[in-house]
Amino acid sequence: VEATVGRATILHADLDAFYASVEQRDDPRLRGRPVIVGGGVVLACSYEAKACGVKTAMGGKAARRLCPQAIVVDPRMEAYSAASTAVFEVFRNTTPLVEGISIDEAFLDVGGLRRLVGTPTEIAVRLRRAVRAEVGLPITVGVARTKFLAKVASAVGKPDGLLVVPPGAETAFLHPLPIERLWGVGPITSRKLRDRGIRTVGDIAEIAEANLVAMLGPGAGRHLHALAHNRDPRHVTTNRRRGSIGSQRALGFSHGRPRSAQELDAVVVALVDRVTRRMRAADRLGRTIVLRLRFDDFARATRSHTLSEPTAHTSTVLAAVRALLRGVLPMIATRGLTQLGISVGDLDDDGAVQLALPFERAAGSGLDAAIGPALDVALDEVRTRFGTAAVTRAVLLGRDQGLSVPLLPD
DNA sequence: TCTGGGGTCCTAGGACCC
DNA sequence: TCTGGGGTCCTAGGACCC
Repeated sequence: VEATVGRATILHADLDAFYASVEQRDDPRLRGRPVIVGGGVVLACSYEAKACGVKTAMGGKAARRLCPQAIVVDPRMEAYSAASTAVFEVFRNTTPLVEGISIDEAFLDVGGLRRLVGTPTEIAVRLRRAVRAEVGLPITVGVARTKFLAKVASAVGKPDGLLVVPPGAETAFLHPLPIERLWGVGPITSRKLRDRGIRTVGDIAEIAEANLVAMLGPGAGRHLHALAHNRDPRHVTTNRRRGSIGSQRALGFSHGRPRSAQELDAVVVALVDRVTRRMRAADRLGRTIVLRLRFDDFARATRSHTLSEPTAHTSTVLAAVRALLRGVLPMIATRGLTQLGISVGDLDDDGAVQLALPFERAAGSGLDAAIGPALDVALDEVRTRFGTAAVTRAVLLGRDQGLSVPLLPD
């Protein structure tokens, strides 16, 4: 552990203008031209469109006004998923320590790879080349000692860049940056701080933690204090699982016309169906059902209910959502409704129990020889704990590689 | 800028438990 | 009749991220 302290070994790899880059890759006519993905709101835009002032999440009308020559294309989610899978392949071929953050970015810890394949910078150079060659997409990589710094570095290095922050240069890099570069400073926090004349990360670093806590609350205050002082102890972790699965739908403005009960129920049925399908496909069960509303004035409200037992059954979830919906019908009638969503949280694995058992491998002996006895021990342990009849299926899980090998038939 | 769809984490109060 | 100190779980809302 000592040996890794003080070395910049964390990579933050972030695809540039991801959806728009996939569109430009797949349609040569779009290359070099401003591209906007998504009509209603901008889901992504190419750097040519960004040059006109177009930004992600901007309204479509405003975007077309800023950039009339832009080509607007409908999103093709399957193409983006496939591209993401291919890019994550490249990541995992680089190091098993990959932590996905979203469809288009991940942290990679390459600390253990120095002797084998080179310095983090060399690895980052090769990674960028490989993504370009194998998937055909531009990617920016930030390299630093902590996750947070690596993330800031990739943001500053964009587009199609590589930015390394050596340990000795961290504060000089960090402190002049505007506060909005900090992970966790959004519009609200930004305003609160700017109203007090705080503009740069360095300004935050000069404020006592207690004062930041007084301004922003204990969570955000301590968090920003730590980041501004370049403290971020988080490790790169694999196998992070989702805590909730949800779906929502925009309905358009109701313009005072009340939505009929059948209309709302049809939306709810479709949402529940989608979500429970996805849960079953992922072998996940959930207990907390959340109904999310957005009104004509774009204010939000949520209502939730926690079931006694986790489930992924369509009818159980639907009944809970319908009960929640009945409680808010008066609100919807007076305030109008533009968006309706549900999500199911508190996700569990579908009845699965994981055991992590260490095993030893004698010098000179093969992996198979060591694993066999270890598996017998694991199965015995599961059977004594839960009863032989309760165990209907068992799989061997590889910790880092997503390996999943059946040990018992269903 | 007038608005998509998917998430995460934090806060705060109330009910309840020992 | 008054009252510690520790905790969990649930609900609702807010801020933020991509």
